[in-house]
Amino acid sequence: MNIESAAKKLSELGHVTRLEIYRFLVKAGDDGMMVSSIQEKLEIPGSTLSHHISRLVNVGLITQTREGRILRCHAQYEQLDDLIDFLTKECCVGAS
Amino acid sequence: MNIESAAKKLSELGHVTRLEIYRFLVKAGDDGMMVSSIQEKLEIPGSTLSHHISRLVNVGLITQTREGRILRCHAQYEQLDDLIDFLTKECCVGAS
DNA sequence: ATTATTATTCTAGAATTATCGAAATAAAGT
DNA sequence: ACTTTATTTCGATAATTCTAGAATAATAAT
Repeated sequence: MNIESAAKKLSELGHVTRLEIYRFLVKAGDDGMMVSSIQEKLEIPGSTLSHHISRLVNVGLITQTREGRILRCHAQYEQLDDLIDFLTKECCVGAS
Repeated sequence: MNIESAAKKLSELGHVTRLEIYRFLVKAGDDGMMVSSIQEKLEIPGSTLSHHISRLVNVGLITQTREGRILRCHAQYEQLDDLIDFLTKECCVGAS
């Protein structure tokens, strides 16, 4: 993971609403959650929710799969793992 | 760590310049780095650098210690560990 | 075809953040 | 006291992001 990509992902997670969405999806496991279920939990306008979801999708932290009329969101765990690796790697290599 | 605090920290890390600063400090170990050394590496105006450093300080991700005229910056590793715990905990607890 | 449901895209105003020059502050040396 | 060095604070402008109402799109049911 390069630094630009890492910064983008961190930035998207760095908003309370989006972090809540992401946490819901991490807890939900592979089945993920319907957009409508997320909206029920957060109680925010659909357009606002959609905006935040699309930002998370754009940086690859979550994906969406359509099932008829409903859209299901899924956390992409690997992306988070890569991000954490990026943040922690080479810790203290330059220490005296 | 509560969600507001986690989101703030993630947001501050979600900027390329600040992430670079933070990565330098993680690599540097406990001795940290002087502000002037960071500036040498990044080649940005002092006022801009100071702005970014102070944001990282404000959320507790780094600290500063004065040694006469120079200021030394240090990564606060525990804060990062707490952040990572927050992001990964309860993974898949609601999975079917 | 019409309607209902689910969700996104468009648009715009409000709020926040980024950048950087200039001025100010802090500490040390002359 | 004055100068130099290291760094921050102030102030202004530019750019981005947030929020949410209105309009649109996609799918399914009647």
